[in-house]
Amino acid sequence: MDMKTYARFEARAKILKALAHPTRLFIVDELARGERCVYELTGMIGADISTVSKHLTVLKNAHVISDEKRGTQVFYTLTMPCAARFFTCVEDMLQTKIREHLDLAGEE
Amino acid sequence: MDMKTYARFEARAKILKALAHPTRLFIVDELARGERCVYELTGMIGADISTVSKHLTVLKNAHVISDEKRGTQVFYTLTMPCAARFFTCVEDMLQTKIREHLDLAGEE
DNA sequence: TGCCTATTTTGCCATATTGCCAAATAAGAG
DNA sequence: CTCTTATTTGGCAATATGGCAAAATAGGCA
Repeated sequence: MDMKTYARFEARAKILKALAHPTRLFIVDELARGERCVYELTGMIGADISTVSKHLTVLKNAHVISDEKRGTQVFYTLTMPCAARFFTCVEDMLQTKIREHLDLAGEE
Repeated sequence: MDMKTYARFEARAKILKALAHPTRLFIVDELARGERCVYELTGMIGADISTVSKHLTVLKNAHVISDEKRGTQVFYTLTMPCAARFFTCVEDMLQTKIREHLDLAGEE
């Protein structure tokens, strides 16, 4: 695999890695409905606010979301309008997985 | 976030986590063209065969690929036909990212 | 059986991630 | 300037990940 090819897959992997956490997927799903501030998201998630803030930083670094400070609050929005369609894809994959492994219990 | 909701996002996250590595994305991309054995993939990737085998195990555990032993070789195939469409989604996200951050250098 | 080949597993180590707490920072109100 | 609210940062412990190399396993063949 040459450097250029590797770089291409690495760029994709970075986005996926940023999304590959239940809490961060929840955040993206929630932001798909509109902007939210850290405080609101924390209430919905039920973790420490510093933990939520760190997850938001991960998503921001991957340019999946962006922040805007208004007064004392920081509002986050999705920067990728295709995120909704993306979720449909992931759901499709999950459905495939479920269909093909109905006989297997919900392992790992 | 209630347990059921968490479980839903966790299931999605597991698939994304399995995919979130350059080498594993390369494998999925390659398998989209047809089945391949470990030896073939190792040659293309240029890493230790044990490393490639581990990546394949990760993808197999996430049910993204499946294996079939024929003779001394193990052939891997994509179990998720929607993987191609999935990649289109990721590419869309990348394009969005590139468009929205043309002014930023290729940071982090 | 014994040898060869293909693959997987295991051990080890370095590095990264996660989540909580506490401390630090930022902005508005008084 | 001080108090309060909102958020970020630093530190730390537990856990997970990635990669190489050595050992183990499995199949085919003489």
